[in-house]
Amino acid sequence: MTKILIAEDDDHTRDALREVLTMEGYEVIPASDGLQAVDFFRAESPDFVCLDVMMPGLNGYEVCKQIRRQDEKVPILFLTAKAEEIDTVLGLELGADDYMTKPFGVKEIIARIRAILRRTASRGGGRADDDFTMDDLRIVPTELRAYRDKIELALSPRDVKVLRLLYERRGKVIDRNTLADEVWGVDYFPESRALDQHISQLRKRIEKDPAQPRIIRTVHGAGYRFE
Amino acid sequence: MTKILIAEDDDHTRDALREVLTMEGYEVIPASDGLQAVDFFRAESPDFVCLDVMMPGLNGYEVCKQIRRQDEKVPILFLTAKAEEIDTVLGLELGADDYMTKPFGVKEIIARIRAILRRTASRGGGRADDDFTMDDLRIVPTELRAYRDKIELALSPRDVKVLRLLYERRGKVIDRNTLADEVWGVDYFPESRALDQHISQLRKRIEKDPAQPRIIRTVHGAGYRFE
DNA sequence: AGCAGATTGTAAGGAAGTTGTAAGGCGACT
DNA sequence: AGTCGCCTTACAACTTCCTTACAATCTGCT
Repeated sequence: MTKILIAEDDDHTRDALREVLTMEGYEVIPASDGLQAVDFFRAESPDFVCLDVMMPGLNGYEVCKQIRRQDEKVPILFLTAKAEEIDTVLGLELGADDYMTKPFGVKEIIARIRAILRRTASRGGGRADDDFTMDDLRIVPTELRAYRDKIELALSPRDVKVLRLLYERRGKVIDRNTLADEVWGVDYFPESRALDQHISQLRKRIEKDPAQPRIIRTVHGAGYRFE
Repeated sequence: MTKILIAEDDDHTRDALREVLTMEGYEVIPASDGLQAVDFFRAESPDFVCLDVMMPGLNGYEVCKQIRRQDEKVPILFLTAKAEEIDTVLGLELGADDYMTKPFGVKEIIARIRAILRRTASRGGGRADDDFTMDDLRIVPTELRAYRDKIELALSPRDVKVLRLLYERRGKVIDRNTLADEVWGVDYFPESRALDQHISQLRKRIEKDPAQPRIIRTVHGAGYRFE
Protein backbone atom coordinates (compact mmCIF):
# COMPACT_ATOMS: atom_id res chain seq x y z
CA MET A 1 0.00 0.00 0.00
CA THR A 2 1.17 3.48 -0.80
CA LYS A 3 2.40 5.33 2.27
CA ILE A 4 1.86 9.05 2.49
CA LEU A 5 3.59 11.23 5.07
CA ILE A 6 1.61 14.31 6.01
CA ALA A 7 3.40 17.11 7.83
CA GLU A 8 0.89 19.71 8.90
CA ASP A 9 0.64 21.52 12.20
CA ASP A 10 -3.02 22.42 12.01
CA ASP A 11 -4.91 19.57 13.64
CA HIS A 12 -8.02 20.17 11.64
CA THR A 13 -6.37 20.07 8.25
CA ARG A 14 -4.20 17.13 9.22
CA ASP A 15 -7.11 15.06 10.42
CA ALA A 16 -9.17 15.91 7.39
CA LEU A 17 -6.35 14.85 5.06
CA ARG A 18 -5.73 11.70 7.03
CA GLU A 19 -9.37 10.77 6.86
CA VAL A 20 -9.79 11.41 3.20
CA LEU A 21 -6.58 9.78 2.07
CA THR A 22 -7.22 6.73 4.20
CA MET A 23 -10.58 6.40 2.48
CA GLU A 24 -8.76 6.48 -0.83
CA GLY A 25 -6.75 3.47 0.22
CA TYR A 26 -3.50 5.13 1.20
CA GLU A 27 -1.63 4.48 4.42
CA VAL A 28 -1.24 7.83 6.13
CA ILE A 29 1.52 8.82 8.52
CA PRO A 30 0.60 12.11 10.20
CA ALA A 31 3.26 14.41 11.63
CA SER A 32 2.41 17.62 13.45
CA ASP A 33 5.74 19.41 13.15
CA GLY A 34 8.86 19.48 11.05
CA LEU A 35 11.11 17.44 13.32
CA GLN A 36 8.55 14.72 13.64
CA ALA A 37 8.17 14.71 9.87
CA VAL A 38 11.88 14.12 9.34
CA ASP A 39 11.91 11.38 11.98
CA PHE A 40 8.91 9.66 10.49
CA PHE A 41 10.37 9.90 7.03
CA ARG A 42 13.47 8.05 8.16
CA ALA A 43 11.48 5.47 10.06
CA GLU A 44 8.76 4.79 7.55
CA SER A 45 10.17 5.53 4.09
CA PRO A 46 6.88 6.81 2.71
CA ASP A 47 6.15 6.84 -1.02
CA PHE A 48 4.82 10.38 -1.00
CA VAL A 49 5.14 13.47 1.18
CA CYS A 50 2.72 16.36 1.77
CA LEU A 51 4.47 19.25 3.47
CA ASP A 52 2.92 22.29 5.02
CA VAL A 53 5.24 25.23 4.55
CA MET A 54 4.58 26.96 7.86
CA MET A 55 5.25 24.70 10.79
CA PRO A 56 6.71 25.24 14.23
CA GLY A 57 10.33 24.22 14.63
CA LEU A 58 11.46 23.08 11.23
CA ASN A 59 9.49 24.64 8.39
CA GLY A 60 8.51 22.86 5.21
CA TYR A 61 11.52 23.95 3.20
CA GLU A 62 13.89 22.69 5.86
CA VAL A 63 12.06 19.40 6.05
CA CYS A 64 12.23 19.17 2.27
CA LYS A 65 15.99 19.68 2.31
CA GLN A 66 16.44 17.01 4.95
CA ILE A 67 14.31 14.58 3.04
CA ARG A 68 16.09 15.28 -0.23
CA ARG A 69 19.39 14.57 1.46
CA GLN A 70 18.13 11.06 2.04
CA ASP A 71 15.97 10.52 -0.97
CA GLU A 72 16.29 12.30 -4.29
CA LYS A 73 13.19 10.95 -5.83
CA VAL A 74 10.30 10.72 -3.41
CA PRO A 75 7.50 13.00 -4.66
CA ILE A 76 6.87 16.06 -2.50
CA LEU A 77 3.73 18.19 -2.57
CA PHE A 78 3.82 21.51 -0.74
CA LEU A 79 0.79 22.95 0.96
CA THR A 80 0.83 26.70 1.42
CA ALA A 81 -1.48 29.39 2.66
CA LYS A 82 -2.01 32.44 0.46
CA ALA A 83 0.24 34.66 2.54
CA GLU A 84 3.26 32.46 1.93
CA GLU A 85 3.19 32.66 -1.85
CA ILE A 86 6.55 34.28 -2.25
CA ASP A 87 8.53 31.23 -1.36
CA THR A 88 6.93 28.86 -3.81
CA VAL A 89 9.96 29.27 -5.95
CA LEU A 90 12.10 27.92 -3.21
CA GLY A 91 9.92 24.87 -2.94
CA LEU A 92 10.28 24.07 -6.59
CA GLU A 93 14.02 24.58 -6.44
CA LEU A 94 14.19 22.10 -3.63
CA GLY A 95 12.72 19.51 -5.92
CA ALA A 96 9.07 19.68 -5.02
CA ASP A 97 6.78 18.10 -7.56
CA ASP A 98 3.82 20.36 -7.01
CA TYR A 99 2.27 22.78 -4.57
CA MET A 100 -1.25 23.63 -3.55
CA THR A 101 -2.64 26.78 -2.06
CA LYS A 102 -5.05 26.61 0.84
CA PRO A 103 -7.90 26.34 0.96
CA PHE A 104 -8.00 23.40 -1.40
CA GLY A 105 -10.72 20.92 -2.24
CA VAL A 106 -10.56 17.30 -1.27
CA LYS A 107 -11.04 16.12 -4.83
CA GLU A 108 -8.33 18.39 -6.03
CA ILE A 109 -5.67 17.16 -3.67
CA ILE A 110 -6.51 13.53 -4.32
CA ALA A 111 -6.34 14.10 -8.04
CA ARG A 112 -2.97 15.79 -7.73
CA ILE A 113 -1.50 13.11 -5.54
CA ARG A 114 -2.71 10.46 -7.92
CA ALA A 115 -1.37 12.30 -10.91
CA ILE A 116 2.04 12.82 -9.35
CA LEU A 117 2.30 9.21 -8.24
CA ARG A 118 1.32 8.04 -11.68
CA ARG A 119 3.90 10.23 -13.29
CA THR A 120 6.75 9.33 -11.02
CA ALA A 121 5.82 5.67 -11.22
CA SER A 122 6.19 5.57 -14.96
CA ARG A 123 8.91 8.11 -15.55
CA GLY A 124 11.16 8.00 -12.52
CA GLY A 125 10.46 4.42 -11.54
CA GLY A 126 12.45 2.69 -14.22
CA ARG A 127 15.80 4.25 -13.42
CA ALA A 128 17.98 4.92 -16.42
CA ASP A 129 16.27 3.72 -19.57
CA ASP A 130 19.48 3.69 -21.55
CA ASP A 131 20.18 0.98 -24.06
CA PHE A 132 22.89 -1.56 -23.26
CA THR A 133 24.62 -4.49 -24.89
CA MET A 134 25.11 -8.00 -23.59
CA ASP A 135 27.20 -10.24 -25.77
CA ASP A 136 25.71 -9.84 -29.24
CA LEU A 137 22.40 -8.61 -27.90
CA ARG A 138 21.38 -4.94 -27.86
CA ILE A 139 18.77 -4.28 -25.21
CA VAL A 140 16.46 -1.29 -25.68
CA PRO A 141 14.41 -0.84 -22.50
CA THR A 142 12.11 1.88 -23.83
CA GLU A 143 11.01 -0.43 -26.61
CA LEU A 144 10.88 -3.52 -24.41
CA ARG A 145 12.88 -5.25 -27.07
CA ALA A 146 16.31 -6.61 -27.81
CA TYR A 147 18.02 -6.85 -31.15
CA ARG A 148 20.38 -9.52 -32.44
CA ASP A 149 21.60 -8.32 -35.80
CA LYS A 150 18.31 -7.11 -37.16
CA ILE A 151 16.19 -9.71 -35.42
CA GLU A 152 13.79 -8.33 -32.83
CA LEU A 153 13.16 -10.12 -29.57
CA ALA A 154 10.28 -9.09 -27.34
CA LEU A 155 11.06 -8.56 -23.67
CA SER A 156 8.77 -8.13 -20.71
CA PRO A 157 9.42 -5.37 -18.16
CA ARG A 158 10.64 -8.08 -15.85
CA ASP A 159 13.07 -9.43 -18.41
CA VAL A 160 14.56 -5.99 -18.72
CA LYS A 161 14.97 -5.70 -14.96
CA VAL A 162 16.78 -9.00 -14.76
CA LEU A 163 19.06 -8.19 -17.64
CA ARG A 164 19.82 -4.69 -16.44
CA LEU A 165 20.73 -5.95 -13.00
CA LEU A 166 23.12 -8.50 -14.44
CA TYR A 167 24.52 -5.92 -16.81
CA GLU A 168 25.08 -3.31 -14.11
CA ARG A 169 27.03 -5.75 -11.99
CA ARG A 170 28.69 -7.67 -14.76
CA GLY A 171 31.43 -9.99 -13.64
CA LYS A 172 29.87 -10.27 -10.20
CA VAL A 173 27.58 -13.00 -9.05
CA ILE A 174 24.03 -11.89 -8.38
CA ASP A 175 22.63 -14.16 -5.73
CA ARG A 176 19.07 -15.35 -5.89
CA ASN A 177 17.96 -13.24 -2.96
CA THR A 178 19.20 -10.05 -4.54
CA LEU A 179 17.62 -10.95 -7.83
CA ALA A 180 14.31 -11.76 -6.16
CA ASP A 181 14.39 -8.53 -4.17
CA GLU A 182 15.25 -6.29 -7.06
CA VAL A 183 13.01 -7.86 -9.62
CA TRP A 184 10.07 -9.31 -7.75
CA GLY A 185 10.10 -7.14 -4.67
CA VAL A 186 8.97 -7.93 -1.18
CA ASP A 187 6.34 -10.50 -1.97
CA TYR A 188 8.66 -13.14 -3.27
CA PHE A 189 8.54 -16.55 -1.60
CA PRO A 190 12.04 -17.99 -1.42
CA GLU A 191 10.79 -21.54 -1.73
CA SER A 192 9.06 -20.67 -4.97
CA ARG A 193 10.69 -21.67 -8.21
CA ALA A 194 9.33 -18.68 -10.10
CA LEU A 195 12.80 -17.25 -10.47
CA ASP A 196 14.28 -20.39 -12.00
CA GLN A 197 11.34 -20.68 -14.27
CA HIS A 198 11.72 -17.12 -15.44
CA ILE A 199 15.42 -17.47 -16.10
CA SER A 200 14.74 -20.61 -18.04
CA GLN A 201 12.12 -18.99 -20.21
CA LEU A 202 14.22 -15.90 -20.74
CA ARG A 203 17.21 -17.97 -21.81
CA LYS A 204 15.08 -19.81 -24.30
CA ARG A 205 14.36 -16.53 -25.97
CA ILE A 206 17.65 -14.66 -25.78
CA GLU A 207 20.34 -17.34 -25.82
CA LYS A 208 21.43 -18.89 -29.10
CA ASP A 209 21.96 -22.16 -27.27
CA PRO A 210 19.95 -22.14 -24.04
CA ALA A 211 21.83 -25.25 -22.86
CA GLN A 212 25.12 -23.33 -23.08
CA PRO A 213 24.09 -19.85 -21.97
CA ARG A 214 26.51 -17.02 -22.76
CA ILE A 215 24.50 -14.16 -21.32
CA ILE A 216 22.94 -15.53 -18.16
CA ARG A 217 25.36 -18.05 -16.69
CA THR A 218 24.56 -19.93 -13.55
CA VAL A 219 26.98 -20.08 -10.66
CA HIS A 220 25.94 -23.15 -8.79
CA GLY A 221 25.06 -22.58 -5.17
CA ALA A 222 25.43 -18.82 -5.55
CA GLY A 223 23.36 -17.23 -8.27
CA TYR A 224 23.80 -15.92 -11.81
CA ARG A 225 26.40 -13.92 -13.61
CA PHE A 226 26.93 -12.12 -16.88
CA GLU A 227 30.34 -12.15 -18.58
CA MET B 1 20.40 34.52 -25.07
CA THR B 2 17.06 32.86 -25.69
CA LYS B 3 14.14 35.04 -24.59
CA ILE B 4 11.06 33.35 -23.19
CA LEU B 5 7.75 35.13 -22.68
CA ILE B 6 5.66 33.65 -19.90
CA ALA B 7 1.98 34.57 -19.76
CA GLU B 8 0.48 33.18 -16.60
CA ASP B 9 -1.85 34.89 -14.14
CA ASP B 10 -1.12 32.72 -11.14
CA ASP B 11 1.72 34.38 -9.26
CA HIS B 12 3.02 31.12 -7.85
CA THR B 13 3.42 29.41 -11.12
CA ARG B 14 4.76 32.46 -12.90
CA ASP B 15 7.40 33.14 -10.29
CA ALA B 16 8.41 29.54 -10.11
CA LEU B 17 8.78 29.34 -13.87
CA ARG B 18 10.66 32.60 -14.02
CA GLU B 19 13.11 31.50 -11.40
CA VAL B 20 13.69 28.08 -12.78
CA LEU B 21 14.05 29.16 -16.40
CA THR B 22 16.42 31.92 -15.42
CA MET B 23 18.53 29.34 -13.66
CA GLU B 24 18.56 27.39 -16.90
CA GLY B 25 20.06 30.35 -18.65
CA TYR B 26 17.03 31.78 -20.42
CA GLU B 27 15.98 35.41 -20.31
CA VAL B 28 12.47 35.47 -18.94
CA ILE B 29 9.77 38.04 -19.63
CA PRO B 30 6.85 37.53 -17.24
CA ALA B 31 3.35 38.73 -18.08
CA SER B 32 0.44 38.37 -15.69
CA ASP B 33 -2.43 38.78 -18.15
CA GLY B 34 -3.22 38.44 -21.81
CA LEU B 35 -2.98 42.08 -22.80
CA GLN B 36 0.37 42.44 -21.15
CA ALA B 37 1.52 39.32 -22.95
CA VAL B 38 0.63 40.74 -26.34
CA ASP B 39 2.30 44.06 -25.50
CA PHE B 40 5.45 42.40 -24.29
CA PHE B 41 5.54 40.18 -27.33
CA ARG B 42 5.55 43.23 -29.62
CA ALA B 43 8.12 45.02 -27.55
CA GLU B 44 10.53 42.18 -26.91
CA SER B 45 10.20 39.70 -29.79
CA PRO B 46 10.85 36.66 -27.62
CA ASP B 47 12.11 33.39 -29.08
CA PHE B 48 9.60 31.29 -27.21
CA VAL B 49 6.19 31.72 -25.59
CA CYS B 50 4.53 29.86 -22.68
CA LEU B 51 0.81 30.61 -22.56
CA ASP B 52 -1.60 29.81 -19.80
CA VAL B 53 -5.02 29.12 -21.29
CA MET B 54 -7.07 30.72 -18.55
CA MET B 55 -6.18 34.34 -17.97
CA PRO B 56 -8.14 37.43 -17.11
CA GLY B 57 -8.86 39.79 -20.00
CA LEU B 58 -7.46 38.09 -23.04
CA ASN B 59 -7.28 34.31 -22.69
CA GLY B 60 -4.52 32.11 -24.06
CA TYR B 61 -6.28 31.37 -27.34
CA GLU B 62 -6.75 35.06 -28.07
CA VAL B 63 -3.18 35.85 -27.17
CA CYS B 64 -2.04 33.08 -29.43
CA LYS B 65 -4.04 34.45 -32.34
CA GLN B 66 -2.63 37.93 -31.82
CA ILE B 67 0.89 36.61 -31.67
CA ARG B 68 0.43 34.46 -34.77
CA ARG B 69 -0.81 37.50 -36.65
CA GLN B 70 2.63 38.97 -36.10
CA ASP B 71 4.79 35.91 -36.14
CA GLU B 72 3.97 32.61 -37.79
CA LYS B 73 6.95 30.77 -36.51
CA VAL B 74 7.64 31.52 -32.86
CA PRO B 75 7.18 28.34 -30.81
CA ILE B 76 4.20 28.39 -28.46
CA LEU B 77 3.71 26.04 -25.51
CA PHE B 78 0.28 25.99 -23.90
CA LEU B 79 -0.18 25.43 -20.19
CA THR B 80 -3.51 24.37 -18.81
CA ALA B 81 -5.11 22.99 -15.70
CA LYS B 82 -7.69 20.95 -17.55
CA ALA B 83 -6.92 18.35 -20.15
CA GLU B 84 -10.08 19.30 -22.04
CA GLU B 85 -8.89 22.83 -22.63
CA ILE B 86 -6.25 21.44 -24.90
CA ASP B 87 -8.99 20.16 -27.14
CA THR B 88 -9.68 23.73 -28.09
CA VAL B 89 -6.03 24.37 -28.76
CA LEU B 90 -5.95 21.44 -31.14
CA GLY B 91 -9.30 22.26 -32.66
CA LEU B 92 -8.57 25.88 -33.48
CA GLU B 93 -5.81 26.33 -35.94
CA LEU B 94 -3.61 28.09 -33.49
CA GLY B 95 -0.32 26.56 -34.45
CA ALA B 96 0.63 25.35 -31.00
CA ASP B 97 3.92 23.52 -30.75
CA ASP B 98 3.07 21.58 -27.65
CA TYR B 99 0.91 21.64 -24.57
CA MET B 100 1.20 20.60 -20.95
CA THR B 101 -1.42 19.94 -18.34
CA LYS B 102 -0.88 20.97 -14.74
CA PRO B 103 0.45 19.84 -12.44
CA PHE B 104 3.76 19.51 -14.20
CA GLY B 105 7.21 19.05 -12.79
CA VAL B 106 9.91 21.64 -13.28
CA LYS B 107 12.15 19.16 -15.01
CA GLU B 108 9.38 18.23 -17.35
CA ILE B 109 8.69 21.73 -18.55
CA ILE B 110 12.36 22.47 -19.07
CA ALA B 111 12.68 19.29 -21.07
CA ARG B 112 9.75 20.26 -23.28
CA ILE B 113 11.00 23.76 -23.91
CA ARG B 114 14.39 22.44 -24.85
CA ALA B 115 12.84 19.81 -27.09
CA ILE B 116 10.71 22.36 -28.92
CA LEU B 117 13.58 24.77 -29.37
CA ARG B 118 15.75 21.99 -30.72
CA ARG B 119 13.00 20.90 -33.06
CA THR B 120 12.17 24.30 -34.43
CA ALA B 121 15.80 25.33 -34.68
CA SER B 122 16.56 22.50 -37.06
CA ARG B 123 13.30 23.02 -38.95
CA GLY B 124 12.53 19.39 -38.22
CA GLY B 125 9.13 20.78 -37.49
CA GLY B 126 6.44 18.88 -35.68
CA ARG B 127 3.84 21.17 -34.23
CA ALA B 128 1.15 19.76 -32.03
CA ASP B 129 -1.37 20.43 -34.76
CA ASP B 130 0.70 19.44 -37.77
CA ASP B 131 -0.55 16.61 -39.93
CA PHE B 132 1.11 13.23 -39.63
CA THR B 133 0.87 9.76 -41.13
CA MET B 134 0.45 6.44 -39.41
CA ASP B 135 0.54 3.44 -41.68
CA ASP B 136 -1.87 4.33 -44.48
CA LEU B 137 -3.71 6.88 -42.38
CA ARG B 138 -3.19 10.61 -42.70
CA ILE B 139 -4.16 12.44 -39.50
CA VAL B 140 -5.15 16.09 -39.73
CA PRO B 141 -5.47 17.45 -36.17
CA THR B 142 -6.86 20.84 -37.11
CA GLU B 143 -9.76 19.18 -38.92
CA LEU B 144 -10.17 16.46 -36.30
CA ARG B 145 -10.20 14.02 -39.14
CA ALA B 146 -8.12 11.30 -40.70
CA TYR B 147 -7.99 10.18 -44.30
CA ARG B 148 -7.47 6.74 -45.76
CA ASP B 149 -7.22 7.16 -49.51
CA LYS B 150 -10.08 9.59 -49.93
CA ILE B 151 -12.19 8.19 -47.14
CA GLU B 152 -12.76 10.55 -44.24
CA LEU B 153 -12.77 9.38 -40.64
CA ALA B 154 -13.94 11.60 -37.82
CA LEU B 155 -11.68 11.85 -34.77
CA SER B 156 -12.31 13.30 -31.36
CA PRO B 157 -9.71 15.60 -29.78
CA ARG B 158 -8.86 12.71 -27.51
CA ASP B 159 -8.27 10.40 -30.43
CA VAL B 160 -5.84 12.90 -31.85
CA LYS B 161 -3.97 13.13 -28.58
CA VAL B 162 -3.61 9.38 -28.33
CA LEU B 163 -2.44 9.06 -31.91
CA ARG B 164 -0.06 11.97 -31.71
CA LEU B 165 1.58 10.58 -28.60
CA LEU B 166 2.07 7.19 -30.19
CA TYR B 167 3.32 8.80 -33.37
CA GLU B 168 5.86 10.99 -31.61
CA ARG B 169 7.37 8.08 -29.78
CA ARG B 170 7.03 5.46 -32.45
CA GLY B 171 8.80 2.24 -31.70
CA LYS B 172 8.72 2.96 -27.98
CA VAL B 173 6.20 1.49 -25.64
CA ILE B 174 3.81 4.06 -24.22
CA ASP B 175 2.70 2.77 -20.86
CA ARG B 176 -0.81 3.25 -19.63
CA ASN B 177 0.19 5.80 -17.00
CA THR B 178 1.83 8.08 -19.50
CA LEU B 179 -1.10 7.76 -21.82
CA ALA B 180 -3.52 8.57 -19.01
CA ASP B 181 -1.45 11.56 -17.96
CA GLU B 182 -1.02 13.04 -21.39
CA VAL B 183 -4.50 12.39 -22.65
CA TRP B 184 -6.83 12.48 -19.67
CA GLY B 185 -4.81 14.54 -17.22
CA VAL B 186 -5.34 14.87 -13.52
CA ASP B 187 -8.77 13.38 -13.22
CA TYR B 188 -8.07 9.93 -14.50
CA PHE B 189 -8.87 7.04 -12.17
CA PRO B 190 -6.34 4.28 -12.64
CA GLU B 191 -8.88 1.58 -11.85
CA SER B 192 -11.15 2.86 -14.58
CA ARG B 193 -11.27 1.07 -17.90
CA ALA B 194 -11.90 4.25 -19.85
CA LEU B 195 -8.54 3.96 -21.52
CA ASP B 196 -9.08 0.42 -22.78
CA GLN B 197 -12.54 1.33 -23.91
CA HIS B 198 -11.25 4.32 -25.80
CA ILE B 199 -8.52 2.34 -27.52
CA SER B 200 -11.04 -0.29 -28.49
CA GLN B 201 -13.44 2.23 -29.98
CA LEU B 202 -10.66 4.06 -31.75
CA ARG B 203 -9.35 0.86 -33.29
CA LYS B 204 -12.78 0.03 -34.56
CA ARG B 205 -12.72 3.23 -36.54
CA ILE B 206 -9.14 3.49 -37.74
CA GLU B 207 -7.92 -0.08 -38.12
CA LYS B 208 -8.80 -2.06 -41.20
CA ASP B 209 -8.93 -5.17 -39.04
CA PRO B 210 -9.42 -4.16 -35.40
CA ALA B 211 -8.61 -7.72 -34.31
CA GLN B 212 -5.15 -7.41 -35.94
CA PRO B 213 -4.30 -3.78 -35.28
CA ARG B 214 -1.45 -2.30 -37.31
CA ILE B 215 -1.52 1.20 -35.91
CA ILE B 216 -2.18 0.78 -32.20
CA ARG B 217 -0.54 -2.43 -31.10
CA THR B 218 -0.77 -3.63 -27.56
CA VAL B 219 2.29 -4.63 -25.60
CA HIS B 220 0.88 -6.91 -22.96
CA GLY B 221 1.67 -5.89 -19.40
CA ALA B 222 3.23 -2.65 -20.56
CA GLY B 223 1.19 -0.41 -22.83
CA TYR B 224 0.75 0.37 -26.51
CA ARG B 225 3.03 0.97 -29.42
CA PHE B 226 3.04 2.27 -32.96
CA GLU B 227 5.70 1.67 -35.59
C1' DA C 1 34.96 -43.09 -8.37
C1' DG C 2 30.50 -43.53 -6.54
C1' DC C 3 26.71 -42.09 -3.89
C1' DA C 4 23.45 -39.00 -1.34
C1' DG C 5 21.64 -34.68 -0.88
C1' DA C 6 21.11 -30.29 -2.53
C1' DT C 7 20.55 -27.21 -6.35
C1' DT C 8 19.02 -25.98 -10.84
C1' DG C 9 16.51 -26.84 -15.51
C1' DT C 10 12.30 -27.26 -17.67
C1' DA C 11 7.68 -29.15 -19.41
C1' DA C 12 2.91 -29.03 -18.42
C1' DG C 13 -1.16 -27.38 -16.59
C1' DG C 14 -3.67 -24.22 -14.11
C1' DA C 15 -4.13 -19.78 -11.54
C1' DA C 16 -3.90 -15.03 -11.80
C1' DG C 17 -3.69 -10.95 -14.10
C1' DT C 18 -4.44 -8.09 -18.29
C1' DT C 19 -6.87 -6.56 -22.20
C1' DG C 20 -10.98 -6.57 -25.54
C1' DT C 21 -15.49 -5.30 -26.14
C1' DA C 22 -20.67 -5.30 -25.88
C1' DA C 23 -24.32 -3.29 -23.30
C1' DG C 24 -26.34 -0.01 -20.50
C1' DG C 25 -26.37 4.47 -18.18
C1' DC C 26 -25.37 9.18 -17.20
C1' DG C 27 -24.71 13.84 -18.32
C1' DA C 28 -23.96 17.58 -21.79
C1' DC C 29 -25.71 19.78 -25.53
C1' DT C 30 -29.58 20.78 -28.75
C1' DA D 1 -37.30 14.81 -24.78
C1' DG D 2 -33.73 13.20 -28.11
C1' DT D 3 -29.13 12.63 -29.50
C1' DC D 4 -24.39 12.04 -28.88
C1' DG D 5 -20.28 10.90 -26.68
C1' DC D 6 -17.98 9.02 -22.97
C1' DC D 7 -17.77 6.19 -18.91
C1' DT D 8 -18.80 2.16 -16.05
C1' DT D 9 -19.86 -2.48 -15.73
C1' DA D 10 -19.65 -7.15 -16.77
C1' DC D 11 -17.99 -10.80 -18.92
C1' DA D 12 -15.10 -13.11 -22.49
C1' DA D 13 -10.68 -13.92 -24.40
C1' DC D 14 -6.15 -13.89 -23.97
C1' DT D 15 -1.45 -13.73 -22.07
C1' DT D 16 1.66 -14.27 -18.60
C1' DC D 17 3.26 -16.13 -14.56
C1' DC D 18 3.49 -19.51 -11.06
C1' DT D 19 3.20 -24.14 -9.10
C1' DT D 20 4.15 -28.72 -9.51
C1' DA D 21 6.65 -32.62 -10.71
C1' DC D 22 10.32 -34.76 -12.33
C1' DA D 23 14.92 -34.77 -14.72
C1' DA D 24 19.51 -33.19 -14.86
C1' DT D 25 23.45 -31.44 -12.69
C1' DC D 26 26.53 -30.27 -9.11
C1' DT D 27 28.86 -30.75 -4.50
C1' DG D 28 30.81 -32.90 -0.82
C1' DC D 29 31.62 -36.97 1.41
C1' DT D 30 33.16 -41.68 1.90
